[in-house]
Amino acid sequence: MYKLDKIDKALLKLLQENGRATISSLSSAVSLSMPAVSERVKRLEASGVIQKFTTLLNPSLVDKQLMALVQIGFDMQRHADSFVDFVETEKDIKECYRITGKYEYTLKVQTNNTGTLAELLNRIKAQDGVNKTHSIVVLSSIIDRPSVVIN
Amino acid sequence: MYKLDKIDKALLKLLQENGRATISSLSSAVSLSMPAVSERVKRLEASGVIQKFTTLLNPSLVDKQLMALVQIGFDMQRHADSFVDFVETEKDIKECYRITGKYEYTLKVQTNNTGTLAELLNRIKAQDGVNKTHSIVVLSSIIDRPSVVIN
DNA sequence: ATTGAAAGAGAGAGGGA
DNA sequence: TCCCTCTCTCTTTCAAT
Repeated sequence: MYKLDKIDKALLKLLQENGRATISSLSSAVSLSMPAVSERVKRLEASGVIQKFTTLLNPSLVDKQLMALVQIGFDMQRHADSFVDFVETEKDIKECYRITGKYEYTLKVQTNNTGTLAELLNRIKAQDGVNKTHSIVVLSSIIDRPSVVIN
Repeated sequence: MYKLDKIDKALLKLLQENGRATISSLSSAVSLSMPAVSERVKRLEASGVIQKFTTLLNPSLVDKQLMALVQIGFDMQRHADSFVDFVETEKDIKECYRITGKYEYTLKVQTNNTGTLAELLNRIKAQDGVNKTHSIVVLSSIIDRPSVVIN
């Protein structure tokens, strides 16, 4: 695990809050010169601590009003690779985790409406190895924050 | 819903891929002058289509190796407000959704280890209104992408 | 939406604790 | 190793069109 000092942690916190913070603003925030900050940010990227800089959109403003969680029973004896490939190609699937418990996978889906959800469920059920699904519709999002608080 | 033209969609796609893309690189990518691109990005921010620019970290490199999903049975007759406040203060809770089905809420938790998960579960169970919980441990993350593909 | 000038930010060299 | 200053270059912003 990459060793983070206080300044690295401060930079990561600032960059999580504003991914477009300029090097110069970061540099005054942590009281270091710009080249020093620039080097640190590059190192954090190169080491993989920073996965990527991105932009979060408001799903309901880009016509993705319906969120659902889909639990999937899967016969792990076979075909897991093709299922992974399938999940990658479905752009409305935002998260896919292999889980413990009664089901093998859980998906988080962000789609347009119940119609597009139904179509996606049909495609999921048509996958080799999928033997049952359980859909849970999200009524409202209480919190949704990708940020990580570093100890 | 905010009306997005082709250029807005192209800018959003580029900014999701690289949240620190410079105005000048965006401007050559969409063949528009820099002030025009700058104006568009500002409008997308002001209108809320862009929620925020952020930096995604690798959770396992910042000592958050354990992900779990916690489903919560909750007596909705009472105390939902204090539960929401509680969830906000727990920094290891990354997502909280009100859901349909047997449970009322589901949480996505990203924490250090089974010990910190157990402590968090104790705090959750101590909340007024919580009448049952069901924990699912995430064995592996197949995909996890916040990006939205715009139609 | 564009152009062009001024201001600001970033990259790299060289050197010091 | 980590940091600083200086300088040069690139980027961004603003005003006028």
